[in-house]
Amino acid sequence: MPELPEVETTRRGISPHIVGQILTHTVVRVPQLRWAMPDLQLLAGATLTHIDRRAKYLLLHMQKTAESGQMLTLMIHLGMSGSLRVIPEHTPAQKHDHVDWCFANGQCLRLTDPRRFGAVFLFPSDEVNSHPRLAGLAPEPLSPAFDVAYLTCVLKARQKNIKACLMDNHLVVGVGNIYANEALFQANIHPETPSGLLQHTQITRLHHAIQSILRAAIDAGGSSLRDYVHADGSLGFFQQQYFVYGRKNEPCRVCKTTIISLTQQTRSSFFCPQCQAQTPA
DNA sequence: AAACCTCCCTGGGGGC
DNA sequence: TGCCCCCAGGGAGGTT
Repeated sequence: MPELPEVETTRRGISPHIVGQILTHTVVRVPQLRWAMPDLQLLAGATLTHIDRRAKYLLLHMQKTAESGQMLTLMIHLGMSGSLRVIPEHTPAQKHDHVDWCFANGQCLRLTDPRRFGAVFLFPSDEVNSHPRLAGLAPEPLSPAFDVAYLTCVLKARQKNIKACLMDNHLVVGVGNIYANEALFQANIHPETPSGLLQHTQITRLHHAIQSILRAAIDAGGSSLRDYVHADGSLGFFQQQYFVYGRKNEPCRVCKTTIISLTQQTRSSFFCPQCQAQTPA
C-alpha cells in the first residue's frame, strides 16, 4: 500500500506533467471514498502552482485567479490501494477510476482506488497548518526535526510497545506496517519491546533504520501492494527486498532462523527471534 | 492524556 | 471448478 515513499514517488511522478497548468474541469464518478467528496467544481479555472507532501498526504496548491490570489489546497490521501496517474483526457475509465482532474494541456490526473480507503479534501490554503488532519502529526521523518533526540524524547515518554509507537502518527509519520516491521528488523529490536526500555544505542539504530529504509524505498521508486502503480503506470518493485514482512515461516535472510508472526494492536508483526531477540527485563 | 479497540471497503487467496 | 469466508491496510473516532 502507499506508504511515504510511494506518496513521494507519486508526487515526483505527476508534478512535471500538471504543475503550472489550468484545471478546466473535474469528473467525479463516486459520491464518496472514505468521506463525502468536497465540491471539486470550485477548482474550475484554477492554476496548479505546486504539489507538496505531508506524511502520506499530497497537497495540490491551486490559485483560483491571478487577480484575487486566492489559494485553495486539494489534499489527497491514497489510503491503502489508491494511486494517481497522469493520462490523456478521454482515456476510458476502468471500474475503480473514481476522479479525474482535467487540465488545459489535455492531461488528466486520475485517482484510482479499489478499496476506497482514500480521501479527498478541499480547503483554503492558509488553513493547511491548522487543518485537523495535519495539525497533530509528528515531524517529517526525513527532516532535521526528526533527530535521535526527538525520537528518544517521545519513546521514553510512552508506555506501549515500540511497534505501536512506530505506527502512531503523533510520534512518527509515513511509516506503515510494512516499513515498521522492516525498520525493527534492521535495528535488531523485538517488536514487543516497551519503548521506554530501549537503550540509547537501540534508538540510534532505529532512527537510522527508519531513515535509510524510507530513503532506499524512495530511490527504488516506492514499494507496493500488487495493485500499486507508479505515476507513469509501471509497477513498483521494492517489495522484492523485504526481510521480514509477509515472510512468516520462511528463513531469515541473515541467520536462517524461522520468521515468526504475531498480532499487535490488530496489526500483523513479523520478526526474526534470533536477530531481534527480546530485550532482557 | 494515553492506550486500545472497532470500523470503513474491496479483491485476493485459502479452504472445502 | 466454484463459492464462501477471512484477511489486509491507515487512521478517525469511540471507549476505557
